[in-house]
Amino acid sequence: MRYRLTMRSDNHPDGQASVRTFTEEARRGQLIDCTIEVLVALGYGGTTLSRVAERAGVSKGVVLYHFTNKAELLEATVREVYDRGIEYAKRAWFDHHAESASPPDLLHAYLQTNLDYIAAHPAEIAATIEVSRNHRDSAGALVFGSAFEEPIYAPLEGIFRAGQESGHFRDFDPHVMAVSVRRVIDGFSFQMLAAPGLDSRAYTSEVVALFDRATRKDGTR
Amino acid sequence: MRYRLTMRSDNHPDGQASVRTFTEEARRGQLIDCTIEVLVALGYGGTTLSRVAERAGVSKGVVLYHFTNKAELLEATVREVYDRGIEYAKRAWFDHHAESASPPDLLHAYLQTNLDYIAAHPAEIAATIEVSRNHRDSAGALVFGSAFEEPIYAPLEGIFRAGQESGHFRDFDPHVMAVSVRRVIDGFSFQMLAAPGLDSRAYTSEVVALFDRATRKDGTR
Amino acid sequence: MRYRLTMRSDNHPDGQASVRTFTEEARRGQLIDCTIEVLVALGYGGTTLSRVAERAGVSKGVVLYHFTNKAELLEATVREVYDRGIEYAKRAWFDHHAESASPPDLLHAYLQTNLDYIAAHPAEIAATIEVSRNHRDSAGALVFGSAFEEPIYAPLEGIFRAGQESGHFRDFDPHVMAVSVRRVIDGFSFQMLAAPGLDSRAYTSEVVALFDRATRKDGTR
Amino acid sequence: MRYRLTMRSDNHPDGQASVRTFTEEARRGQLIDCTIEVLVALGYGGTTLSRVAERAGVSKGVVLYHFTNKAELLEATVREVYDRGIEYAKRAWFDHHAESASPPDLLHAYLQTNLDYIAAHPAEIAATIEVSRNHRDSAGALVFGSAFEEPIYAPLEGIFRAGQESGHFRDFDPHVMAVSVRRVIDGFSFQMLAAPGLDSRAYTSEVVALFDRATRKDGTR
DNA sequence: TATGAATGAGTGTTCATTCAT
DNA sequence: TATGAATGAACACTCATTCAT
Repeated sequence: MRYRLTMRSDNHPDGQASVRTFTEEARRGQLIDCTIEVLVALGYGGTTLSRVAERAGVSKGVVLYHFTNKAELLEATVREVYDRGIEYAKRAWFDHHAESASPPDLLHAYLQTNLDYIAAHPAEIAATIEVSRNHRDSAGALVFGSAFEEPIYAPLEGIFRAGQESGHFRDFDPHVMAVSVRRVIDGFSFQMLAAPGLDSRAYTSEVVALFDRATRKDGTR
Repeated sequence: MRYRLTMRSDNHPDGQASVRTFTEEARRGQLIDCTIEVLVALGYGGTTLSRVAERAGVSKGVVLYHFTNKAELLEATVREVYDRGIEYAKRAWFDHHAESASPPDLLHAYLQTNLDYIAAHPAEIAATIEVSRNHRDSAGALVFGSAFEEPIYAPLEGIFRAGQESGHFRDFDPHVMAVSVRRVIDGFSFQMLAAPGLDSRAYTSEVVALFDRATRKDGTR
Repeated sequence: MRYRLTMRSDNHPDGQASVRTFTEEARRGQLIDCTIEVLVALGYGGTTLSRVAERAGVSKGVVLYHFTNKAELLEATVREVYDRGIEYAKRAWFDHHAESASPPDLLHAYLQTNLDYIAAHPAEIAATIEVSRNHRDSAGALVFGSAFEEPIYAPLEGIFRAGQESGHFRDFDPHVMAVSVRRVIDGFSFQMLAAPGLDSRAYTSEVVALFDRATRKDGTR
Repeated sequence: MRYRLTMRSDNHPDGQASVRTFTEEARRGQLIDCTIEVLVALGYGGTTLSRVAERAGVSKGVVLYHFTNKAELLEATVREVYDRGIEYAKRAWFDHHAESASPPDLLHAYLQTNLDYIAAHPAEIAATIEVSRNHRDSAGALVFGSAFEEPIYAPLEGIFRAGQESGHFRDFDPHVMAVSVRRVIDGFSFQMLAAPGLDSRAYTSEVVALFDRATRKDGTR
C-alpha cells in the first residue's frame, strides 16, 4: 500500500479513469478554448493559469480542478487540436479518393488538406505550435521535441519516395523536402493571424504550385 | 540594380556616439554570447538573468550594469547577431559578384549565403529566432513582430520580381515565395542543432535545387 | 482505593442523544479508520481530507458530510481511539484484580496493560499521538495540550503516592516519574511501527523491570 | 555542459561553495533563530516562510535568498542546533573528566549534560524535535527518520554495555534502556516550555536518580 | 565596475470548505 | 446520502529589478 504526496485525484472516488460527465467535458473544452485564445494573444510565456481562468470567467482553482497541472492543460490542448486535425484529415483524405491517386496528386491533396484546415482554424494551430515550440520539462528539454516531430515527416517522405519510384518526381532528398513542406505549412497559421484579410485560397494554390514544381521530374508536366 | 539585405545596424540609439570603452564592449559581447548559449540550451522561457550571469561567471548585477534591462539584453543579442550576419552577407555578396548576376543566380547566392552562415553559426541564429518568436512587450505584443519581419522579405521579393520581368522566373506571387524561402531558411538552424552530424552542404544544395525548380519558368533550364 | 484511567468519552456533545443511525456510525468508523491509516503513513501534515476520502473510496464531500470539519474528524479520531483504549483498560484492569493489588503490582499492571494495547494497536496509538502533538486551533495553540495531558498523569501519580505511603516506593517526585513513564509508553507505538519484527513481550518486561527498579525502595525486593 | 532548471545559485558567481561573509552568516543566524521561535510558537505545520520572514522583519524573499529552500532552512536549523549541542557536550564532557569515570558516573554525566543544555535552550531543542518529527520528503518519508536516530542511541548503549561488563549495571537490554533515556530527555524541552517555572535542577536529579536505580545491579550502592 | 542584499509582484499548486443537485 | 463543481486563501518559489557599498 503506497501513498504518494504528488499528483492528486481529489474527487473521483474510485480510481477508475474517470468516465467524464458531459458538463465536465464541456468545461474542459471551454478551458482549452480559452487556453488557445491566451496562447495566441500573449504567447507561451504569457499563458498563465490566472489568465486562462480570467478569460473563462472562473476562478483559478477551477482550471486545476479539471486539469491536474498546467502541463496537463497544455498537453491536453495540443492533443485536442491534434485529434481534431486528424479527424478532419481522414475525412478530407477520403473525399480526395486519395488512395488511388498518383504521388503528385497525393502531395497536392496533402497540402490542400493541411492549408485548408489551418485557414479554417488558424488560432488552434498557432497555439499548438506555440506550445510545441516552448513547452519544456523540468530538465529543460522540449516535451514535443524531435521524437514527437519525426512521425509527422513520415507520410510526406512516403509520398516522395513513391513518386520517385513511379517516375513522377525527380531525384531529391525526401527528408529535406518533407521538412521544407512542413516549415511552409506551419508558418501559414501565423500569417493567417497576422494578416486576417489574407486570401487563403490564393496562398494555398501558390504553395501547391511551388512544391509541384519543386518535386516534378523535368518535362513531366 | 542593387539589392540590399536591409536593416542598418545602429548600436548607439541615443545620440551620444560610442562612449563604450573596450573592456565594456568586451563584457557586453561576452554576456551576449552567454545569452545565446542559454537561449539555445533552455529556450526563451528558461533564459533568466541569473542563468546568463552564472554562465558568464559573474554576478547577476553585472548583467544589469551593462544592460539596463532584460529586454535590452535580449534586443542587443538579436541586434548583435543581426549585425554579424549583415557583415558576413556583405562580404559574401561581393565574393559572388552578385551585382551583375542574373536573378536565378542571385537567388542561389542568397540561399547559399544564408545557409552557409547558419551552418557556421547555428546557435546564434537559433537564439535570435527564439527571441524574435517569444519576446513581447508588456502589452503582450511581439517586439520583433511583422513590422520587423517585413523588410526581411523585401530583397527576396526584389529578386523575384526582377526575375519575372527578365523572363527567368515563372509567374508566382513573390511574397508567398519569399515567405516560403525564409521559413525554410529559418528552420535550418534548429535542424543543425538537433542533428549536429547533418551534412549542411548536401542540405544546402537540396534547398537551392528546390527553389530553383520552384521559381524557374518551364523549359528555361 | 480505586484508580480511574480518567477521561469520560462523550460522543454526543450536543444534547440531542444519539440520533446517529447504524450505517451512519459505520461510515464514521470507516472514515476514522482511514484517517488513522493516512496519519500513520503520511503524518499529520500529509493527512488531508482528499487522501482520507481516497483511501475510503468515497468522494471528499462524504467526509465533510459526516464530520463538519477537518478538525472534527481529527478530534473524533482521537476520541475514538481513546474510548477503545479505555474499554480495553477496564477489562484488563478487572482481569488483573487490580483493585486489591499493591502499588508495585499496580504499576506493573498499568505498564503491562498500556504496552499490550499498544503492541496490539500501534497504528491507532501512533495516529492519536500524531494528532495530539500537531493539531492546533486557529490561534496556534495545541488543541490537545497540557490541559488535555495533565489528567493522564493523575492515575500514575496516584499509584506512586500510594506506594510511597505504603512504604513500597522510595522517595521520588511522583510527577516526574509519571511523566517519564508516559514518555516511555508513548514512544513505544512508533517503535512498533518502525520495527515490525520487534519482540513486544521482551520490550514490555524490560520496561516493567526498568520502572520497578526506578521506583522501589532499596532492599524491598 | 549541463543546465538544470531546478535549484539555483543566483548570485555567488563562481560555483565555489560560497565562502559566507560575516553579514551573510549573521542573517542566516537571525533567520534560524526566527525559525526556532516560530516552530515553538506555532509548530511545524504553522511554520511558513512568510511567518519566519515576518518575525525577522524582512520580506519573504529574503529567506529564500539565504536558504535555497524551505527544506534547507529547516535542515540548517536542525544542524545548527545540533552543532551547538555537540559543542556544548564536548566541553561539558571534558569538565566531567568523563574519560576516566565509571559507567554509572558516565550515565550521570550524560543525563546531566543533556538536561542542563535543554534547560538552558529549551526552545532550540523543542524546535529541532518538532522538525525531526514532522519533516518529510516528497515521498512522505521522514527526513530525520530512524537512520538519523540510531547513532544517537549508540553512545548510551556503549555506556550500558561497559557497565554490564564491569559489573556496575544489572542485566538489561541496552537498546531498550537507551531508547527510554532518550524519550525522557527529549520530552524535557517541551515540559520546560509548557511550565516555565519548572525547577530544572530538581527535575534533573530526579531523572538521574531514576535511571541510576533502573540500571544499577542490586546492592551495589 | 562589480557585488551582495533585498524587494515585490507574480506563478503554479494545495486544500478546506461551500453548495447545488 | 453522496457527488461534482467551484472558490479563495495560503503556500513555496522564481525572477527582474533596485540599491548601498
